[in-house]
Amino acid sequence: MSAGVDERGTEARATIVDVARHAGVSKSTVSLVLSGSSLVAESTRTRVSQSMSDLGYIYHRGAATLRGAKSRVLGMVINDLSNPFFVEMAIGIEEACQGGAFIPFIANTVENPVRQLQVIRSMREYGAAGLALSPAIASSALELKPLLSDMPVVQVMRRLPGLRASIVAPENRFGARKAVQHLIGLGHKRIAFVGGFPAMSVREERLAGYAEALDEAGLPYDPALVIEAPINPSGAAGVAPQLLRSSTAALCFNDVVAIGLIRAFAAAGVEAGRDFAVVGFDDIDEARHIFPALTSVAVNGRALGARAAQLLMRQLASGDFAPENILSPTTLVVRVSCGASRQPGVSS
Amino acid sequence: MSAGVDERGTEARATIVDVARHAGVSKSTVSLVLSGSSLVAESTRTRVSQSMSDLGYIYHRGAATLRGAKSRVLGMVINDLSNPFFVEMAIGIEEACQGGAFIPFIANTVENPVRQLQVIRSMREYGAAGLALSPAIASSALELKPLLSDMPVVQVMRRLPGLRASIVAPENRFGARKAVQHLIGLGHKRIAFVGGFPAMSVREERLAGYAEALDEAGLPYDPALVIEAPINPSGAAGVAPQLLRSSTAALCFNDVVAIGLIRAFAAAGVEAGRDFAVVGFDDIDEARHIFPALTSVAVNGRALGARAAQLLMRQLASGDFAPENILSPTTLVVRVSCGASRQPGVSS
DNA sequence: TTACGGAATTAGCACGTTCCAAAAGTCACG
DNA sequence: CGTGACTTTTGGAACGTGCTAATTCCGTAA
Repeated sequence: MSAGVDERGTEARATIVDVARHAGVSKSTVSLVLSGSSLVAESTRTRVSQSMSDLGYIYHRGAATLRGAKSRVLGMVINDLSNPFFVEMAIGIEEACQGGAFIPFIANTVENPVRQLQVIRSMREYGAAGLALSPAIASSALELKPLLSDMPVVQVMRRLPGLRASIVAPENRFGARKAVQHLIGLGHKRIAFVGGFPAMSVREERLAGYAEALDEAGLPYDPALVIEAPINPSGAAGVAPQLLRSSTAALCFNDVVAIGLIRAFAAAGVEAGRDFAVVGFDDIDEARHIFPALTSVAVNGRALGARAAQLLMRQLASGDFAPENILSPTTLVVRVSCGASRQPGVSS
Repeated sequence: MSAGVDERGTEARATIVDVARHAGVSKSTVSLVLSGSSLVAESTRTRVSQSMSDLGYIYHRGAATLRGAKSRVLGMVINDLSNPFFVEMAIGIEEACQGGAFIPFIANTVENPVRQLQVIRSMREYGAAGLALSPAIASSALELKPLLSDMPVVQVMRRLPGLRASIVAPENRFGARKAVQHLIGLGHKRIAFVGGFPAMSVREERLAGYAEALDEAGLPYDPALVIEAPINPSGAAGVAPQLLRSSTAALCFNDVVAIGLIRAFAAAGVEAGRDFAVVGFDDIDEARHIFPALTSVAVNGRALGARAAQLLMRQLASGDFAPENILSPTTLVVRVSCGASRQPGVSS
């Protein structure tokens, strides 16, 4: 009776009390119907349900969480949705949530720590039950820490040193080592590592694997071959000439860098796999399709995201938020860009 | 005094009252500080702020909206984040929100109407102020309608017939017409339209432009040349043989279909632009990079998203939710895949 | 008849915030 | 010292829901 105006107006949204009045019961009964309690008689349940749809009732979750009910929202804070790898990861998280009756909300921080702070704060303010976080590059664990207390947090893919939170990440070091071993096996002596900047956890791990493989093979670790560059196609293009001068092969920080590099090479008449060996990391969809097809260390972002979500949901169910570390396996997928079917170029 | 336990515990989150007590003021004053009111003395403001960070206070937006405050959350309901075009659109919305002090939350419906319903319901329950909606394919306006009353809703890209909500969309018909005119200008007589299914609004519009251009040129509209297919690479691959038999050129529903087609052709030894003319729609980033480079009707998803967000924020500011329609221009970007530099093949 | 027990329903407080009206404090002026 | 004007602070009633404990209803056994 208090709701039902058809055109837009100031008509307040129907509340549980309106529904109760409309159905001729108390608000407690309506609350029981909402929570699916078996206490309420079948006839009452249908009558109340009817009233709810008659009035266009919408549950007010703010009021509910206020009273102490648990929220079913998982926040996903992703650093860069324009990188297909992170999109895959987000989709993996979403898929896993569907099974567990959680609703994931995504926010894109665009690698901006300030925005990341805003976004996490918002998610907490709105009562998210847990967080899957892929931290922006220059994040400060100190700033984040107070925002993340008393809620389960899983860091996916990237890890932030000072943060006491679970980690779900690929075996970066192992994967990088395998990739460099492969290049060494093809006869390369001067192998570069391209992309990213110091203090990025993923880069450090991959770089460690790179160094390990060199060391195993008795090759020197030459800092001049470790080349920093922004994680985007033009960043890669910018260091292409330098690479050609200094080395015959490169392990790239990730596929975005590798693909940027292959394209920059192509524009200069250099063909990856024939004139220069390129290996990527992540194995995004495009790696399979680019010419020449990109050899890459496969991570399976979807599975990674799914594991993170499962861990989060398990922690929420048990109430035990003690940090756990999960390492997800990586495998080298050999295609064309590493020149596996050829010998490395003779020109030094 | 009630907060401050370091390890995880049952310690309740600090409330505005705790802060007030800690700072030696009333909760009303703290509330004023939170809202940035100029009423409160500078010295008091700093003292209260200090108490807030001392106690690790987190604003409880649920309680606030309960009392009647406006929410600053915009919901983005996106049908398919694995399509780069929609990712671009989402990023456009996000960018626009940053200027307007709104926080966008993304949800991915994976083209699943049931999930879409859940997601929209959740967003309403959590008090989203407005919605940017790119409806899933088989959405029902009837089911959606009651969920969307009394809140500004903008349909981006796609439109759902029965829905009374604003629309921000590209000039699909015009763009498709230009594309087909271009193909006709190159001498093609048998031009197919590939991808999507009936009842998809975007397809209907693009198909209308296709038909218009044929009609203008006096070419017959042959239903056998309008080929349905799922909007993904393998869907396109499935109809490639049929296309080769029936036509010499194709306008694809979008770039995802076009790229799938080009790859399927390549696998069969058919080169787009030389043996068969392919034109896409949307002009996603990959269109520029695939071989041969894809001729496509550019939409600029980022700008489209930005316009949608701006419209939404304007409506929220004014309180006037009357539906508006915004058409965003499209332009044909000619590259290689349409064979602009060659004549169409002589083989019928 | 009363007593009992289980099923179904309800009253009412609590949650953390905002907002209104009102109170208290401060200052200058006559 | 009283008055008025202005600045700053405060008490308390909402807001919509969940939960606990209490109440009613109904049928059956003593």
